[in-house]
Amino acid sequence: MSLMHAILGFLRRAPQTGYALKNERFDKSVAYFWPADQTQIYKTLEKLVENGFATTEIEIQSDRPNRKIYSISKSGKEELERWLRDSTEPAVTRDPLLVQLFFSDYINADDLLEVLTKAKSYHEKHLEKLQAIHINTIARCTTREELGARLTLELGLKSKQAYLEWLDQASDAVTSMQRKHLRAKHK
Amino acid sequence: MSLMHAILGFLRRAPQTGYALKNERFDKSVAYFWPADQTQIYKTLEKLVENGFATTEIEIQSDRPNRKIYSISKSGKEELERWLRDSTEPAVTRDPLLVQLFFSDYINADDLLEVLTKAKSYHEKHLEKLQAIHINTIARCTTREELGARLTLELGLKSKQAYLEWLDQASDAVTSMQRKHLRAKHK
DNA sequence: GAGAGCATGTAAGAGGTTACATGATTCC
DNA sequence: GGAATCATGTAACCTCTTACATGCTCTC
Repeated sequence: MSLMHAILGFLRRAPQTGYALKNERFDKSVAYFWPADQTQIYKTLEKLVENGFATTEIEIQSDRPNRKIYSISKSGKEELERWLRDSTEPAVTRDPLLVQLFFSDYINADDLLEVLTKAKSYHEKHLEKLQAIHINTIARCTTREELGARLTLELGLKSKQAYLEWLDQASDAVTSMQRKHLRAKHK
Repeated sequence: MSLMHAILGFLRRAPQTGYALKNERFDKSVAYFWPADQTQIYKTLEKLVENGFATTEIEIQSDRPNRKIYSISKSGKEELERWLRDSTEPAVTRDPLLVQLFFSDYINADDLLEVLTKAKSYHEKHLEKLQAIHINTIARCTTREELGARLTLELGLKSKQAYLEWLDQASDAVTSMQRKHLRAKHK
């Protein structure tokens, strides 16, 4: 289970709270290939403590809510390293747009083109975000830690670019088939 | 919920059983972008009947188990078309390999290279499968139905190729950083 | 005789999402 | 005065996976 190991990875970097894991770690990096929900993170942290992979201590704060700071344990480090070396869990993608496209013969071509256009603008915005992060990341990349972050980001960029190219191809293919059918009708 | 709509799509093509949906429809096409489990399909079919989107009748067979044949209803067709036009649900990808890579500074470079090599051979096999299907699909593509199938497959091909290129880049980057560190040590 | 194919289903659990509640502080 | 930030958590729900059970037929 990768969420568990992603959390172990972040705890290995530094002890921290569930809140920080969600807002400063997941949402700002791995969310692109492993989105995680707040509830899910808190639940998994409890499980890590149950399994002895992490420990927790409460920090009492006067002006803010108390915090539970989680730290990785020795067996947690072992488990993380084992998983990093051994795991061959396959990737899972679920893309509703492809389902729409697969059955798109039940709507007319113009409606389909609109669906594709909307998808394009959504993915373009996402690409811009990734590019912005990339500019700040690529410059200095001297450590293994930075390399890992850079490479995962670069797959994101590459996939996004491929997806956008494909969206254009798809729109073109739909348009040209539409023309063909119109010509056939007018004969 | 896309599984529901994917099933509606297949039922719209032809009335059929849960068994056929799993083995002849999902596993042979949309599984690449929307994998579906047998249990999940049976459950969703029941839900479709509850919601009035599908009807079912039992076909009694003497030599084989009886079959429940599901058909799409009028309101099911309407719901399918509405969803095909309106849905903007985002894609979700979860890729454990990227989590491994992101935290790969906790294992040594050689172990990481092995992880990347294994991933490469896995994705190469998958690409070959997709290419084999593509050859049989692309030749005749004259209807909207065939176009949808072809385009979804082509995204699969394109993404897979991008992924494989990236895997090579990643291996190269890891190797060259490894060399740099070795040189630094020997000084 | 073993295994694959046909066909349905139950039970249990893991993984993930949505909505809500609390309550102080800081910033606009 | 209202929104955002900090910080944790519960409850309910949806989605998905794993393991198992049944029982007949056909092929190797």
